[in-house]
Amino acid sequence: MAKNTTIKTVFDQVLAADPNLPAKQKQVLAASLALFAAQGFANTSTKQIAAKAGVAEGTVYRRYKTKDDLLAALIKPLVSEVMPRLMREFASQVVRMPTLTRHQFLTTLVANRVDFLQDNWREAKILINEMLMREDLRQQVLVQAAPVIEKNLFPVLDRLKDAGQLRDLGNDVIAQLLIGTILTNLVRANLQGDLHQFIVRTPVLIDFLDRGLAPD
Amino acid sequence: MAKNTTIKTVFDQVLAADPNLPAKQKQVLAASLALFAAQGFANTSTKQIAAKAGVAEGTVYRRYKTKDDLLAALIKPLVSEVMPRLMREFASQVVRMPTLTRHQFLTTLVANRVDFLQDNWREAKILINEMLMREDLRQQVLVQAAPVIEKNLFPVLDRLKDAGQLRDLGNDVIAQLLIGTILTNLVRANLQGDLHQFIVRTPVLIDFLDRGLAPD
DNA sequence: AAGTAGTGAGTGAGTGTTCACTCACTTTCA
DNA sequence: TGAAAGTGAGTGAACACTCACTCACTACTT
Repeated sequence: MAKNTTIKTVFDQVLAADPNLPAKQKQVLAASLALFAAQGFANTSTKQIAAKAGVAEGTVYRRYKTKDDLLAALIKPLVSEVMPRLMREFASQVVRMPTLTRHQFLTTLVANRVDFLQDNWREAKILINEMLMREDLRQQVLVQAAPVIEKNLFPVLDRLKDAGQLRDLGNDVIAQLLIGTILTNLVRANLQGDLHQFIVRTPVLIDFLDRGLAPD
Repeated sequence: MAKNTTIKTVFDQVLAADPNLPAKQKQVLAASLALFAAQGFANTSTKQIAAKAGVAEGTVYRRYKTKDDLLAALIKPLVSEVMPRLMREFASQVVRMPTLTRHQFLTTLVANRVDFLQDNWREAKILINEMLMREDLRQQVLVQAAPVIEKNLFPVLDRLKDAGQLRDLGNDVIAQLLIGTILTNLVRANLQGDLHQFIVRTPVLIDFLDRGLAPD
């Protein structure tokens, strides 16, 4: 359970696997991710990016025509590579269990996702912020994220329903309730900076979901 | 239930009630709220604000030393005046009911807050965005919002607990679960721009909360 | 009542700075 | 040796913010 899969490390792996991208371009992307996560997209200048990447400002613009293009180039692999990989990790964990109870499922899900998001709160903020402000990015992310959830989470939900462990609600509704409950907890913990409370509270979360999703 | 209390109208009332603030300064605040809501704080220039307010750019800076000060001056009454007023509205609605069931409570809460947030999504985005990015603002908002929730929501929760309608969880935990479930639904609906699905889904939300919060 | 001084909101051209972005040029490497 | 990668001084636009000034209005003086 002590996973070291952070967005940053997985992102670095994805970059390293691309042979067509020169080293300095990878440094530009890595520096952008770090700076956007730390101070936000609008508050980061291309000069800062170049400095952090140890590269001239012109290098930033060789591959990406505008600063917006650079953001898009960051978010695309984040959604198309990083997120699916982490989702598959969870799915494979659950699939291995011979008999799956609702409680087992919830425990695995909450533990898995809470840890992950906790480690990647800064990067997740980029997504939240920019999705709120930019219609185009919002569409891009949603279109790419939807099939990932459908492929990895929905089959598990179906399996639970078949076993009589889950109420017969639409899979998208169940996903929303799960994600919402977990995400809210994370957001609250991060806004308050109150990590102790945060950890203590997870059994309560699981219990709440357990009751709310139990069949009649 | 067909409330016309939007943030904008309540905000205008609050401004109108302040006799010490000159008319043009009120125009500056109103224009800022509209522009920040439409395009975000970072993407709005003081020149745009002055133009929209029908005022010289210097006027913007007479009362507010920096653009950040202007944002703070906007958010302060939003949290200290507008939010409490809307909270009290809900509380008084519930208090009037002679016998309060969990289901009644949830129905009132969900209907009340869903309508309100739906009408004020654009303004709410300012808060979400800036709270994510700015530590100081985050603290300011949380410190002011907490007592409002404690005074208006917590007594109702206590009443429900006394009537054996609610599980014996911490009030803050219950509040988190309620707010989280409702907010997630709103966010999802707004991100997808899918209003029909959104309305159809509220009974499911109420049912989920009903089961999750029912005593043993 | 007429003149004078004081006050503070409002003005908008102006300031220095920073920004995203360009391009003529050099370096790297297949 | 040619093409791709990298460079960094340079550019115009846009930015947040300033300041010397006007003007309407009030209050005090004669």
